[in-house]
Amino acid sequence: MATHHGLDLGPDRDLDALPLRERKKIQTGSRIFRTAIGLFVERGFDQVSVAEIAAAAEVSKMTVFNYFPTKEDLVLGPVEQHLDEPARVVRDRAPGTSAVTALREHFLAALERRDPATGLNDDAVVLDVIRLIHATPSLALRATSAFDRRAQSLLADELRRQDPAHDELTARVAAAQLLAVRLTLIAGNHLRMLAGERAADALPGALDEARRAFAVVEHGLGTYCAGPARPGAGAA
Amino acid sequence: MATHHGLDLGPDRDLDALPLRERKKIQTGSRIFRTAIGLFVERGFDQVSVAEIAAAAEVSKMTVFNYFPTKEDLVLGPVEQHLDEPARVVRDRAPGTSAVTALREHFLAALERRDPATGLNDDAVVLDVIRLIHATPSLALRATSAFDRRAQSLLADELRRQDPAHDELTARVAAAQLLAVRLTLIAGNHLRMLAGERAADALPGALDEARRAFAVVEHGLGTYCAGPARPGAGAA
DNA sequence: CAGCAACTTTGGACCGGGTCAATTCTTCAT
DNA sequence: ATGAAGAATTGACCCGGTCCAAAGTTGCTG
Repeated sequence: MATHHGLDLGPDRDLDALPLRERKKIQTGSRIFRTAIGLFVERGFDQVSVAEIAAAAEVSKMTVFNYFPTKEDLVLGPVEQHLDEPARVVRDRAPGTSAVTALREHFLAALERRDPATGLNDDAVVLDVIRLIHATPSLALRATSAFDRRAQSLLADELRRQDPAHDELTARVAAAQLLAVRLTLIAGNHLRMLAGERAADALPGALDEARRAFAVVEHGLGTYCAGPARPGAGAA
Repeated sequence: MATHHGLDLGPDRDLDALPLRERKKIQTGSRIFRTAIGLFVERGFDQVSVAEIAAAAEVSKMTVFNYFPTKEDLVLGPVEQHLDEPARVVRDRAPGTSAVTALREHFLAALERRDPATGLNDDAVVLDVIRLIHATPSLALRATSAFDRRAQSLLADELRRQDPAHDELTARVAAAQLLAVRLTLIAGNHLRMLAGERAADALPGALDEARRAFAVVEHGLGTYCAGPARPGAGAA
């Protein structure tokens, strides 16, 4: 997954052997991306116009749109490359493993390796992007919803495909729940990182949260919150 | 909830006794709304410019934005007035009732009375709006996500407030799940309506789906979809 | 090395959504 | 009636995004 966006910062890995044209293209894309993020971090997403980005990166406005379909993609492009992951994980899981288990284990493993997709990553650029998303309503909207809608449809299809004996409703509900819990965990991790916690320190807590959250999906809410605000009525 | 948007079509109910200025305002708002929906239905949301709506409603473009913050609000404004409902239902429920039960019963009751918020309503105008939302990506995005994000935060706060003994994680996960299942059911009902089914005929099926979906939230997915695509491995 | 073909880049014109300062009109107190 | 207060309204403007023809690069080929 070595995109030119540079979120996985291997700036110039194997591109020395490429034709000059391709190389230039990658450089230009990377320059636009870095320039844009820099300006966004400095003054805020909405306070920077595409024209400014173009000028700062020494290209024309049109060229910016040539590399990134929309202004938002300058920030969200890298993030949205993982949309098909949940569906893939379910598809490729070992026989006899439930969907919940497969997704839980995958998420726990991703946490261990500090995958940016889990939100548990304190790399400087990643943090910049997270901060931007949280500070900009339109970005936050797209980061959660588009994510969710598309991924949900893919996952529901996969669940339905795998087990045609089940009805469609259950597949849709299951997909919605599994992705909802995933998104909740990611949001929680984002908050830890934004609070300044180091990823390594936050790992144990994040793992614990993930296990408990998936357990809720697996065993249900039951009679959660059975009594409204009656003192001393707490229960598990 | 008698807004001037006119989704509940009482065009001129009790506004004869109002000061002239207010009356004119309501008339103008209603005229803009009806004109816009008409044009949208006729040619599609993206194919109608705000300038056209303004011209057709005999006002200036700026006036349209005065009544509706954005073009999307012309369609979604009425829909998004129910964002705090789930949190309210949980807050006002009878003692000893679990959150799941409260929301399930509320949703079932809303289905019975064909509340548009459940998606199970075949009124002409409501259907127009549903069709528009489904046919326009940007509207679909906002209808689901913004909806969800805001409502989710409210519900999580309410759950946390009611039972401080529980941890925040569970509250957030519970809110996410409860709203995810709600949204899934609404989407399902929308599909029935778009397929041309009559609301009255679809009611029994919708009730059944709602009961089963909430049961999943209550009791969990368990080992749902335990085996990947092994023929004859279906289980409940 | 010349030159052709394919592809980028560019500038500019244009469109639609959304904002702002200023203008016009209704309302109301004197 | 009349003048001040304040709201509704407006036209001018900005920004994101698209389209087009023209100019510039690169890479291949004779």
